[in-house]
Amino acid sequence: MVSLEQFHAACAAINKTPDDEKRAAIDASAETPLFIVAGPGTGKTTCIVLRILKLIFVDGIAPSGILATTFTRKAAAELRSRVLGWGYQIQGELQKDGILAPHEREWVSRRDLNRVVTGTVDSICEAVLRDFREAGQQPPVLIDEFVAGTLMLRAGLFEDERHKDADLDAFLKKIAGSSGWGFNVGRKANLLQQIWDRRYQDQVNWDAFVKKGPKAERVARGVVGEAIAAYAGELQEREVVDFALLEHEVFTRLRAGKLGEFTRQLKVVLVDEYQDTNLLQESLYFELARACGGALTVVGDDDQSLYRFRGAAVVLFRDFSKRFKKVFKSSPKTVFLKTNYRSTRNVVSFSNRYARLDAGFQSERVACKPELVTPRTAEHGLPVLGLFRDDREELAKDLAKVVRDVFRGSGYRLPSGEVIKASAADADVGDCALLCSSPREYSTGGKERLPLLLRQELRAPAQKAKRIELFNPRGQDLTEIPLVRRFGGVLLECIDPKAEVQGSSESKLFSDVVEVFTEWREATAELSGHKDLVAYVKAWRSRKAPRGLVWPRSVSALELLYGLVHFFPELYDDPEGQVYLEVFTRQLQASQMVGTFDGDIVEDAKDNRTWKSKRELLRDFLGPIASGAVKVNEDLMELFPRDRLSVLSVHQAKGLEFPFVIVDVGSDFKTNSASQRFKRFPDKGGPAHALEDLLWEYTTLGKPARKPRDRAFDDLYRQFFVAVSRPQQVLLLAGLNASLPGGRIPNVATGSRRTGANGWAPIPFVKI
DNA sequence: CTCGATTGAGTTTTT
DNA sequence: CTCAATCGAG
Repeated sequence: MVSLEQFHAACAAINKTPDDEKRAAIDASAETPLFIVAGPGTGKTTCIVLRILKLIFVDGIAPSGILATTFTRKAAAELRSRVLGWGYQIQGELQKDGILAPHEREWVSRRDLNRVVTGTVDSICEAVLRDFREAGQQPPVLIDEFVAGTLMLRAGLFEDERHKDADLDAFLKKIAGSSGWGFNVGRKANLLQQIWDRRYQDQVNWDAFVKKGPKAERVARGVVGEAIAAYAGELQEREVVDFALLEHEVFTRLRAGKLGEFTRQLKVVLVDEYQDTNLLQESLYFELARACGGALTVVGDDDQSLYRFRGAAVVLFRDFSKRFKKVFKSSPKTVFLKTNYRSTRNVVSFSNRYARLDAGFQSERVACKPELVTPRTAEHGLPVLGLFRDDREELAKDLAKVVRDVFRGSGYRLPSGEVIKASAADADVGDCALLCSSPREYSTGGKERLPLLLRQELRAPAQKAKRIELFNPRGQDLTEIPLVRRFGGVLLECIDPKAEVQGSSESKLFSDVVEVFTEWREATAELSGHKDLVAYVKAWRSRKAPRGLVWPRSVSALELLYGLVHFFPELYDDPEGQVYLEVFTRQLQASQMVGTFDGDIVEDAKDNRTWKSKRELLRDFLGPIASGAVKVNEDLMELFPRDRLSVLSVHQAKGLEFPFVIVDVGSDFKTNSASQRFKRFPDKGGPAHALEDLLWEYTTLGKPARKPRDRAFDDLYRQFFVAVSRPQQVLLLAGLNASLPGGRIPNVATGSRRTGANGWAPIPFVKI
């Protein structure tokens, strides 16, 4: 073991010197339970990583005894890479001459950092069930959201014709809060799915919920119970689990003491992003903590909780001290990280003021939470800017001009005369991000949204050097992207010429998938001028090998895919194209895992194997892409290209920072339309709030005291707090004039308070 | 100021 | 396709 001083000297040597507030958390003894409340930009991950390393080197805890979880896969990967990266460096420093005695040096060198357990809760649960199962037990097969949705549709709704049940309809409609538009079976299945998830996540006393509701609802609740039981039966029959069941299963086994082999080695549990934890996860963590004498560290920020729709309950974070004490009879040590090293003074003070804007929001925050402060050396930076125009087109045009002037021109002049100009040697448009509540380029009604208009404007200049491209792979439906359609179409033509499999009713493809397939095939017409490609496809269609060779009995689809990629340079040259290619290769890998042909196209008349192998590819590989079930996920986009302007949802931007951030505070709001109040100035709660009201009275949390509308407001303040605290240097708010204070439309993002008092008075910004 | 015609929007986010 | 906000005519 090494001393604390030696450890911190090694940290300093690799340029990681934590400030005093972080030291309070890092240096706490291994047994100390910690409640770390860390505002944006305060170095929360740094703090966790250094604490983990301190536990290993100073307290001598075996790496395999440390369990660290976070909320997203991306964050988990980041955490792991830092533990290993910094850990190896510190390990190296400690082994330098003259620091340690030989036997200690030897001890340090033997610490196997790779054995620290990191991951998302779900990935860890999956691993636990796989690695610590009882004799004869099968490892669980985890199904994704799409498969779960299909099963809910089939077993939950269509079985016994529950989809026609009027009581169920009325009940679900009430939760959806909709007047009926867009309320179809898909939506119903989705709502049932959410109830199912919450049954476990919120640990609902299900019997009580089904039997003890108000009289008028009892029949409907009974039907919900049946639907969900049918879904559960389906999962059991197929021997698969979904996310909710996975965590539940681990919890039940833990409780029953069946995972002793796993818990015995555990010494410390650390949880990042704890503000997005649900009740089941809390129970899970407490159960694990019990196994290591209460050595639980949680880190998070209540103001950045964005995942209520997925079951997150902020109270669990806000009241962590109380809740922990109730179970463990001792209070955790509370540490506030309040020094923001990310942003300029102006941005930090803006964030602080935004968090304090609404009086009703304050009671939902952690008690006695200090404001963010900046280190003495921080610059004031530019004032917060606001760009507001009458319509979307004008807004896009002027935004494009700002971006172009700053990154490709001689700078943008502010009214004060100050000039914004990206001056760093390696500065590029990649330093700029547009944050929206949704990155979609078209609205559901097919109208062009700001990201699309901005894309067009940035591309517009005649001078090539002034043109800027957008990076927004999540902005369009995968199935609508011309490149994806052509590539998918060619794959289809090669795998299934003449649509024999696609057209056969026996292949049991969903009708909407078949429709998309047909469109994809039609899209290949645009490629007719491409001679080499046409010849390649023709050979595939006729299954004729070049002269002197025979067509192989079996070809892997992956080989076909890479063969075709050569004809689609965008798939490897263009950053968005690369992301799309990755979607195809990943889905192919996924289909290889579930299928029986290992992703091969076989030529074998016996048992209809040729047909079956093709069907498998259509169903498991291309089908999910065509149905829209496959989305571009976050970990595909770790790197934002340096020469593009990135568009992100606020959710995606969480945990990230950019020198220049544009926040879309209302490019969609032209009128005070009731249908979009939920993302601006809600008059009622949404489905997530309705579900809490419906189910929490049957849980240990109890019926929520606050009204759904108030919780909806809290959620919006949190969302914009996250957005506004991303920039390092420049924060630019963009929207339509209608959203300006004094404009026609109340909007939380531009300073409306829930009481109706509107105005940026306490939060000044400079109009440009 | 009132009535009728015109315009806008459809819920967002994801392990 | 339906509901509601907003605009313009009178």
